[in-house]
Amino acid sequence: MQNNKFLSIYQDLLEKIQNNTYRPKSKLPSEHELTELYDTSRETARKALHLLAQNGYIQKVRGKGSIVLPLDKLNFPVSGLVSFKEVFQKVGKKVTTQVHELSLCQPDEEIQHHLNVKSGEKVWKLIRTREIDGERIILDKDYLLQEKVPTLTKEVGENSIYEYLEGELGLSISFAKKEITVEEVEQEDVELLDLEGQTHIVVVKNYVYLEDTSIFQYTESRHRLDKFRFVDFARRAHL
Amino acid sequence: MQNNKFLSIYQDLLEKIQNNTYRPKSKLPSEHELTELYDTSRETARKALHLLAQNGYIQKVRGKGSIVLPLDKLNFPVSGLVSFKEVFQKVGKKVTTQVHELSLCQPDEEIQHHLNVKSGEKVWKLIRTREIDGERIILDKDYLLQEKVPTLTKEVGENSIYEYLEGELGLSISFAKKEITVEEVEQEDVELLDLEGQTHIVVVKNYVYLEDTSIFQYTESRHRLDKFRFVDFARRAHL
DNA sequence: AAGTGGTCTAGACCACAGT
DNA sequence: CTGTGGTCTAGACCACTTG
Repeated sequence: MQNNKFLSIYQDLLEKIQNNTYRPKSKLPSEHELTELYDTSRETARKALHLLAQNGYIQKVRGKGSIVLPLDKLNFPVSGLVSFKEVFQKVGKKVTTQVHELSLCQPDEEIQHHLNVKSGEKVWKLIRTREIDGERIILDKDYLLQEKVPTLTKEVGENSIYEYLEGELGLSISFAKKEITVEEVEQEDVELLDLEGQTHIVVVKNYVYLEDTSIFQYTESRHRLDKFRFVDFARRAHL
Repeated sequence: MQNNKFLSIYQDLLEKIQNNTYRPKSKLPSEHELTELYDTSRETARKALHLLAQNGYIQKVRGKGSIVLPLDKLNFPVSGLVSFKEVFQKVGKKVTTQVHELSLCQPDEEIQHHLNVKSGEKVWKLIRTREIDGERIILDKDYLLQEKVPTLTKEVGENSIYEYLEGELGLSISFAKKEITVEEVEQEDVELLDLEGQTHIVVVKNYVYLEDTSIFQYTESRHRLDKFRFVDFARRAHL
C-alpha cells in the first residue's frame, strides 16, 4: 500500500491499540522487540512510536517503555481541520447543510485583510447553515481565493468542501490557525439561525494555509452558545 | 548548557528567525549546509528542523527547502498549559490574582469523576479570580490531588502554580486536555466576577496529566464572554 | 542534471528504571 | 547489572523541484 515503512508500523500498532490488543495502561513491545517484529531498524520503529505519542495514543517513558494511554470516549480533534459536520456525525447526530449563497465577489476590506490579497483578486463567498436535530445551529461563512479554487458548485458546498479541495483539486492543506472568541450577534445570525433570543455567539475564525505557506481560505464559523464545544489535546511544548 | 545537540541547533535557528536573521518567506540553509554549519549529522540537523516545523516556525517543502513562516504578531499558545496570567501579561495588561479559598477537602461526586479518584482521597481546592484592568474577568477553580501535591500555600496561589509544581516539587507535566464550552452563569460567578449582567460564561475545563500518565489536576477556568480569546495552531494531522 | 527534503539502516554511546 | 528509551553518526537510496 504505502511505501512508508514507519507509517505502516504506526497504522498496525494503532489498530492493535484501538481493538484492545494493546490495552490502556499496559506497555507496547520495547523498541528492540519492535525492530524484530517488523523486521526494521530501531530508528524506523521509533518514528512510528513518535507518531503515536504525538497523536496522543501512547506516552513514552525513559527507562520503562511506551505506555498505552486510555483514549477515552472523547476523541479529540488532533487535526484542527476536521469539519464540524464530521464532529457531530461522529456522535450520531443528523446534520443537514443548507447553502444560502455561493458567489464570486470582490471581497470587502476586512476579508481582504484576512486573506492578505489585493483589491483586484476575486474570492468565492460561501454562506451555509448547519442544521442539527432540526435546529439551525451553525453559520459557516467561507471565503476561498479564486486563484487557488477556479470552480465551486452548490453541490460541493452541500457536502464536504475539503474532500473536494484535497480529492478533486489536489490541494494540500498543511496547517490552520484557529481563533475562538465570543461576539454579539449580527443581523445575519438572527436571520439564518435559530438563536432562541441569545445575544451572543461563539465565533471560530479559521485561517487555512497550503503547503507552499500561502493562505487560501478564511472561514468564520458561528455557533450558538449552548451547542458549542471544542476539545483540544496538548502535549507538553517541545522546547 | 544542554547536552542535546539538536536542541541547541533548534534554539540557535529559532533565535535567528526571531531576530530576523532568517526572514519570513525566505529559506533556511539546506539540510546539507546545516550539517556543515553545525558540524553534525544530517539526521540531527533534521531533528532540529522537525522541531521548528512542529512549533510552527518553518514549513518544510520537499525538493525546495525549509521556508520561514510569518510568525505574526499573534504568538499562538503552542503549549496548552500556558497560564492565562502569562497570556494577558504578554499583551501588556496588569493582572492581579485574588485567592478566595484554599482548602483540603473531600471532593464532591463531579470532581471525583473528573479526577478519577475514590471517595477517600483528599483534594486541594483553590478558588481564584483574575483582575485585568480593574475588572474581575476570570474565575479559576483548581483541584489538585493531595497525593501528588502534599502542601500548597496562599502565596503559591497568588503567583504561578505551575512554577511551584514543576520547580519546587519537581512534577513533570506531560500533557493536558482542554474542553471549551459556554454555560449559564452560576451563583458563584455572579458573586466573584464583574459580569455586567451577562447570562453566559465561557468555561475551559483543563485536565492535566503527569509523565506517568496519571491525572493530578482538574481546572475549571471561567471567563467573561467579551474578554475570552483562544488561539490554536494546528498542523495537518500526521496520519 | 543538480539540489532539495523523505526514508531507512546498523551501529554506537548515554541516561534512566528496576532488580 | 540488565533492559529500557534518548541521542548521534555516516552513509545509502528515493521522490520531488528547478533549471
